[in-house]
Amino acid sequence: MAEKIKEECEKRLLPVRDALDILSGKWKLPIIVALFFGNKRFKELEREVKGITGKMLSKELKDLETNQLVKRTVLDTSPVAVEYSLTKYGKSLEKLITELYKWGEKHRKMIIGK
Amino acid sequence: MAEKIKEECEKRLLPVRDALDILSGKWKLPIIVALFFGNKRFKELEREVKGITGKMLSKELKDLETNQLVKRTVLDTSPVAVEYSLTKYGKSLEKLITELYKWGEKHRKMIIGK
DNA sequence: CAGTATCCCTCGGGATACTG
DNA sequence: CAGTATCCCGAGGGATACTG
Repeated sequence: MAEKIKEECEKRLLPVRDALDILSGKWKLPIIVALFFGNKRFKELEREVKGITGKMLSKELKDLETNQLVKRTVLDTSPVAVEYSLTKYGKSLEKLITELYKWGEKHRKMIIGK
Repeated sequence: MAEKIKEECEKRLLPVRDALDILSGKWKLPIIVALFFGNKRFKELEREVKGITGKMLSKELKDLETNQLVKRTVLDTSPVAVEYSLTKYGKSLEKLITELYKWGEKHRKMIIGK
């Protein structure tokens, strides 16, 4: 029956690893959080996601687009404007992000409270 | 008022970054998930967290101990046995992990369903 | 068993300059 | 504005051998 537990454990680990793969890296979740506050242009994101470089932002947005979490829309203005928004699928991360936020806040308080 | 949104966004980002810092890397969450299935010895963890090396496991466990998510207990058997368990604080990650699991599962289904 | 010590190498990610 | 192209560095992490 130790075997049973081990199998259960491994089954449980798989989806967690899958999620981690998609959301890995320093910037993906912060970008997504920013987009929860509304659609944004490239430069806006660059300003609001503190510390990110243009190159990283560009690369991460591509990854997120590939995984269908983010949608890229080119507006036919002049000069060109590009708008990034969360897809419905991207928005399905809301609960996860809320939990991440809540836990991070708790942790912060604990550290400061020391 | 665009200012307001921007500030809100930045405030929201901080705790998320904090949480990400603690939980960063390839192995921390998988180790924690494994420990949710019960206290485990070093070798058990090494077997159950597929792909991890001894060195990484050792290092990550130390980090988790430092951040008070995991407790290390030396049992006075011979040869020595060491048991790792989640602290109450570590267990407070349960909801977050559940969301991660649920989302990962959904994502997996979507990919396969294509 | 429960680790530590070394060596090594990939790759995530930063800085800077440039383009349509 | 919305990116690309280069160059470069250090940390994260793997393989292997060794220790109390």
